[in-house]
Amino acid sequence: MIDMNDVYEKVMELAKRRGFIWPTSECYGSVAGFIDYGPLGAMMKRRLEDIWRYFYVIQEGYYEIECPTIAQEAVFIASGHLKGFSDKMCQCPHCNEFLRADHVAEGGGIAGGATMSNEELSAAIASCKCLSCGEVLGKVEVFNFNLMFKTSIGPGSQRTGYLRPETAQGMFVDFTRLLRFYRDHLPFGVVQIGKSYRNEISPRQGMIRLREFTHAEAEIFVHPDKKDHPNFSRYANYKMPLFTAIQQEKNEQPITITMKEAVKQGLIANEYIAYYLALTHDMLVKIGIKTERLRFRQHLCTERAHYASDCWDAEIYSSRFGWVETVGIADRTDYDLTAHAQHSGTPMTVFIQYEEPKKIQRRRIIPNMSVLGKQYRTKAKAVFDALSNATPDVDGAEIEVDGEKIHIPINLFEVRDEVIEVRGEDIVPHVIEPSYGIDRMCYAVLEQAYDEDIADGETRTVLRFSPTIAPVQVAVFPLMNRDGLDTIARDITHALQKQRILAEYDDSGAIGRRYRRQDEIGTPFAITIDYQTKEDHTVTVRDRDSMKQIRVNIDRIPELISTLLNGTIHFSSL
RNA sequence: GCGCCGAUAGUGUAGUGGUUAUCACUAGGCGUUGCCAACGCCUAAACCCGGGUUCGAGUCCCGGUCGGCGCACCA
Repeated sequence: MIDMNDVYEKVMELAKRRGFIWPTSECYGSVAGFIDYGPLGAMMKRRLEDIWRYFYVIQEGYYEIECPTIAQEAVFIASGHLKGFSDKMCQCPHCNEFLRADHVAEGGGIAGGATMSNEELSAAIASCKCLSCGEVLGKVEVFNFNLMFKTSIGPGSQRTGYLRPETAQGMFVDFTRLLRFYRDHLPFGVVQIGKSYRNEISPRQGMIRLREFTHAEAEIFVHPDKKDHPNFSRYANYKMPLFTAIQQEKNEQPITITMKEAVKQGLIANEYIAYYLALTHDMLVKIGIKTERLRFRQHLCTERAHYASDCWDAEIYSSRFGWVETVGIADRTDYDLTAHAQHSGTPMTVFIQYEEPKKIQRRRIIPNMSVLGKQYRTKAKAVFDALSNATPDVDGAEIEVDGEKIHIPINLFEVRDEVIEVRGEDIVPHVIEPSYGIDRMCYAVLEQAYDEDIADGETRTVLRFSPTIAPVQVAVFPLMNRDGLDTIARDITHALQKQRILAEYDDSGAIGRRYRRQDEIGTPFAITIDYQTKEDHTVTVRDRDSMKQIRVNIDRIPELISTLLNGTIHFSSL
């Protein structure tokens, strides 16, 4: 066992040295909040994303789209990011500390600071004390600090653009196109994997809080009254630890319970949320997260966004950082579509046909346009409108236009009682949003894979990656770099590559050193060609974790390695 | 952003203001080696950046950058 306290240092040192993660533009001194994925890191991240794609695109059938990382200002005005994603801040002139201006106001007994204008707030807090050093602030400037990166589109800064703080907005604004693509019916889902940007005040904790990060989000558009997932049975009996709001408030431990039961008891708002909680658990286990380091925490009402009706975080336990929020699963209701419909003027609704057309009794008042039009001329439109809402008696109708009471005789309009058929209604779908921080998943995978054991009296460093995400999938070694062993090894390498397997050939140095090198980067299997190979056409396959070997006929190698990699069979069963 | 601490080959490190900057591992080459970091020979490789003090700075001072911790901030 290894001392878990310094795993972070050890795994980051290894990650840097072996080409998983590097500080960005290191020769110019790096920039906090940005990282480079090296050759092995990029490969591993790609495999992780592909597992994500397997779940959402293949299994769920939600197609992936790709929107720009820069969007025009209007998008973020509508989404609320321009307002809501910024804080009013000020700087204490005495200690230079940056402070939330509304927090300062609150500390001075002034409520509602967040809704004041900057000038008002500046005046309000002049008499307040600095929350850091306690001095009276005096006259300070209040300014907005927005977490979005701002840029200009085109020459002359004609148009303001922002780097997206989430991929979600691109999918919302494409709603009408998507609806058409999915042939006008609910539910449907769409996903996007890409970079998102947040100008964090203080990025720290390595890969945990980045200014540019990879976001994998799914937006599932559902009928507001039908939040039962059509494939709920897949995860209905799935059990996992839920840290509900109730448990958190009562200081209790998470409870392990099936999804079906959790929905039934009202702990989870609906089947959709429950389904994606379970799917997320399923996926995180597949990429190698240990179940005991996984829990799902429900947001308390106080921390939930005002529009979300239920929200959960998948949290992964890090020996360095504690419970880290890695995935957020929220029911965003109709907030986003309503906002974009309002601001853009494009209706974002779905026409839902009733099973049976509804017959509705309706009274229509049809004015005699030719007479009334001539009579009221410019007022005619207002008269028509007022008349259609009037309740006429036998003499006619009394209406009021611009404060003037008007009597319209019965012969100038017709009252028609009719039964009309309504075949359906326009509804604004609700959005279920699972949102994944890919970089945090990468870190969790690295941290949890890191291990040291003792082999032949020496410490062996090994990344115990799941075979599904290991960057290098198999290593091929000729025992000796001569006598034709190298040729056989190269042939096997090529045969593996033909099967789309990333195989690395290595003939340098002692065989033990080669095994260790691959152990350190988490390569799950190694094939060694020895002198017996020349006699009976067999090679050895070595398992990274147990260091055990079996002999296999060369012809079986590509297929065997494929099945070992995709988890169909385990080495221990061979 | 504030405060404290730190930064030396790819990695980890030693280094009283004074020769050519220490050591180990790693990496590359050659030899050796018949299954787990073996061995021999050889090679490559570093004082974060910018100022200042000094005859002389890896070392002292100031500023910056990056990293760690605490505070603050933060889906």
